[in-house]
Amino acid sequence: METKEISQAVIGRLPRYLRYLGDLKDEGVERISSQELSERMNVTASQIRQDFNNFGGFGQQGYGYNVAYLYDEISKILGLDHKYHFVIIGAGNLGKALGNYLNFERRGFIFEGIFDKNPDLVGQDVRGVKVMAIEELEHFLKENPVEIAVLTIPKTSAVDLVNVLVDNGIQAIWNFAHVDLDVPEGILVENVHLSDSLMKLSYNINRRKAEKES
Amino acid sequence: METKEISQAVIGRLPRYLRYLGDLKDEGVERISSQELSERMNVTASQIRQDFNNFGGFGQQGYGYNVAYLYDEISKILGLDHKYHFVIIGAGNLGKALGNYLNFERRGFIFEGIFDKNPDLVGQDVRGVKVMAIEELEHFLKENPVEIAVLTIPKTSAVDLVNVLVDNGIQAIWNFAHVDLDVPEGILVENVHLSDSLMKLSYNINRRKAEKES
DNA sequence: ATCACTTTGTTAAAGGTTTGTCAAGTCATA
DNA sequence: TATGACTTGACAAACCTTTAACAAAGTGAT
Repeated sequence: METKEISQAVIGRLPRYLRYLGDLKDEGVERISSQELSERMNVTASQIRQDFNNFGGFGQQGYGYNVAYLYDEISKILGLDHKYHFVIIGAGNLGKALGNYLNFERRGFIFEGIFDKNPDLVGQDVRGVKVMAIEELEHFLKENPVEIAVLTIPKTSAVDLVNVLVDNGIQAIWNFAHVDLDVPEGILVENVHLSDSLMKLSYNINRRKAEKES
Repeated sequence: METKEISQAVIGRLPRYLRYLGDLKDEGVERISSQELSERMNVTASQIRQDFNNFGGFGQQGYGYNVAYLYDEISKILGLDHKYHFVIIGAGNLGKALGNYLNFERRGFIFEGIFDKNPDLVGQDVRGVKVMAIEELEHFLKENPVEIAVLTIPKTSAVDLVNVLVDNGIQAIWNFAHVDLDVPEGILVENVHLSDSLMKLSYNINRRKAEKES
């Protein structure tokens, strides 16, 4: 009942903590202080303590944090102790890349199906799953429990598809289409706008160049 | 000479403005007020005015902003009036997906080469460019002007490769490997950590579920 | 059991970002 | 040309995030 609303700034840092803690576990490190972790990660120790404290104190004075325990706790916070089922819409190279990415499976994200409207792609194999025609999507969603849809299709198709998805039980959309999706209240969207990321890079290249010249 | 350091929060929003302005241009809209744009984009009008003002006033009282002019100005700020040359390291599905993405070309990002260490992939065609062996990379970079390297390879290979890249003139790295790269001062890195993005989604699915149950 | 040392959790201050407000400039119309 | 409606740019206030500082609690050597 104690929902004190963690900021997305904090949530956004958790996966990185998890990555470093995983590395530490692999190295056989059992405990770590915020100070030591801060040096590895290039952030302030204060921020680390503050972040972890949002969830109520995983450490111990004079000792620091237990790596394995902290790793497990952050995993739970991120919901990685659950299983999620996802389908990919769009079997181009990007869709295939995501279907083939084994690390998602390790984190509990289970690849259930992949769809495309191009008949030439239908029947192709992506990690043991056959590409299905987009017409089969609705039926498939009704028959199989799927929480997440991954959209790797052009923007117009993406917008048209949203209703089919939410009407058939999809709760969250991982959106690679270059458009802001308009979804009903309660449906989650996480955008990955690759060209936005590339433009940020281009801005910074340019700015650095301008600085040098001045 | 007047470098008043724009915050990355603002820069991060510019690509989205550009997207909406492009749509407006396509719709034939000539001018728009911050109020109207804010309704379309679901942000405050105040933020829009503040953001644009970082670069010194593109609008006019009583009129609003000229869509085409604003579009061009933001393009310039993002450095999209320049050409950049990039190579992709890693010719798996993700590397191929990025090589095939025509929109990058439209924005001035020119696909020059793609490399892989897997001999089975060498010689394959990605949008008219043949996959080269990773051993050829160094020579290629010395012969061709390339500013950006796109890394779509596993993390250990990525870390090992950084020195080769920066020693041969690469200025910026668009990093899809799941690791924080340690680069010399002055080299830019833009990370795209897909699994981090997926974990954020998983956190939010979970949180929403917890809220419903309470 | 004590003591010097370590390190957290917490609070407060500093720094940044976003939003609200309004004077001043522009447009459209009579 | 005068007027009313509109809209920006600028400033201030509100809000949020990060950093600094330190008391309290635990560790570990003797």
